[in-house]
Amino acid sequence: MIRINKELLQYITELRSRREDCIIAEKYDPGEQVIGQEKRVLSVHIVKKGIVKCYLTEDNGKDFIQEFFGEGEIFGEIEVLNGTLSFCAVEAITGTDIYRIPREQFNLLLQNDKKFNTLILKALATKIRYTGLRHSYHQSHAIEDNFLRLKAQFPRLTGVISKRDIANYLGITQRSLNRVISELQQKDLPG
Amino acid sequence: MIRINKELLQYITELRSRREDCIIAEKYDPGEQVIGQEKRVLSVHIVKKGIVKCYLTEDNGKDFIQEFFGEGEIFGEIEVLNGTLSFCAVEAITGTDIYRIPREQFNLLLQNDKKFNTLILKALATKIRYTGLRHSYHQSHAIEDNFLRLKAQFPRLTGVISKRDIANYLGITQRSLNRVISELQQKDLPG
DNA sequence: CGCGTAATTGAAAAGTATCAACACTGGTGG
DNA sequence: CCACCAGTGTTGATACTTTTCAATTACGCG
Repeated sequence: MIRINKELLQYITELRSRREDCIIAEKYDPGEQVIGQEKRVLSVHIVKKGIVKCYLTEDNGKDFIQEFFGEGEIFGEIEVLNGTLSFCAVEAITGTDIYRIPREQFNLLLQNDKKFNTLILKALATKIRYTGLRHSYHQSHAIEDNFLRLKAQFPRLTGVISKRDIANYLGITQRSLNRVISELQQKDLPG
Repeated sequence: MIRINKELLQYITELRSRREDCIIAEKYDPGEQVIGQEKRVLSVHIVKKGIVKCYLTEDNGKDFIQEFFGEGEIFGEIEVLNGTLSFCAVEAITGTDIYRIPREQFNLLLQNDKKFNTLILKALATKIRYTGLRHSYHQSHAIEDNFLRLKAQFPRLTGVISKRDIANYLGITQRSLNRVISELQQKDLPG
């Protein structure tokens, strides 16, 4: 669930070594916002190191976490491609290094660099596939299943991500998350 | 919620008038499957006319409908781009006309036709945005809100789409859907 | 008419949220 | 060194929502 894209990160790193001018490196502290919700997005961002969360605050005040992004994951590209305002906010969870590509450069790369173009197409396709599968699983399974699936994908989960974020990722309350966890412990320890 | 993409449809139509060999027209009857789940996908498909549903059968037997596609919407492109098996099945709801582009042709077009490339990038970005917003809204709102939102987006809803499909789209049971509908009628008629 | 599929409904059971109180932690300033 | 604070996590009781199950009705079509 903390997705990564090594191929893209490697290519971006190479690109940067050749053309330092068009890819900017930045650092963010935990809790710092990279992109705000409903803002104009002027750059595409790629995680070099660390973890960020991409989340959305609904009109009723509830937060929903779309995804956790790790190394090589890209964000802001949707908004740059379609010229829309950001529909998610993105915030650093750990200390995070980001590569930023201004949208003009991003568009030029898409036009002139076939490999880059392909990598972006694949990254978009992977995002759709991933979120589609996740959405479907969520709607069709109980909380316990969803939590177990999450833990299977990322065992260190509870060490890195706060309970609140886990609950918001699963679309449930913290109370429900806690109940499921303690029920699982009940099952495990005695058996 | 029945998404369309007129720009893409128009471009595909033009393409076909120039190069009839690489874009194949097909017809599907209601209920007929265009793509099966977990199958190899050898072509990209674009809806010329009609409505299809893109759905996923989970291991517990529950169906979840990812999207309804109308004119100009594309599917199968995720699998062709990433070389994965189909994660959704696609089935005609109405009688449907489809344009089919074999994957070799699709890849050539992506490489050699800048406008096509851009249209696909935008279509992918729109898909991500749309499904992300939907997923978030679903998780954060009550069934009634979700149903009303759906009806606002597509008022003819209940005439075209079966109750079972609506329930599967919303990720709820038919029983719950019926209760919400009758409760809404209770509210409307007396007031 | 008779069949199969889709839609409807009630009652009971299961699941989840809400609310409110309390515990733990690390950092800050007196 | 302690008191305090804010943020995070924990827990129980209760109310509400949704599913499950089963029975029944409505509809389209050969």
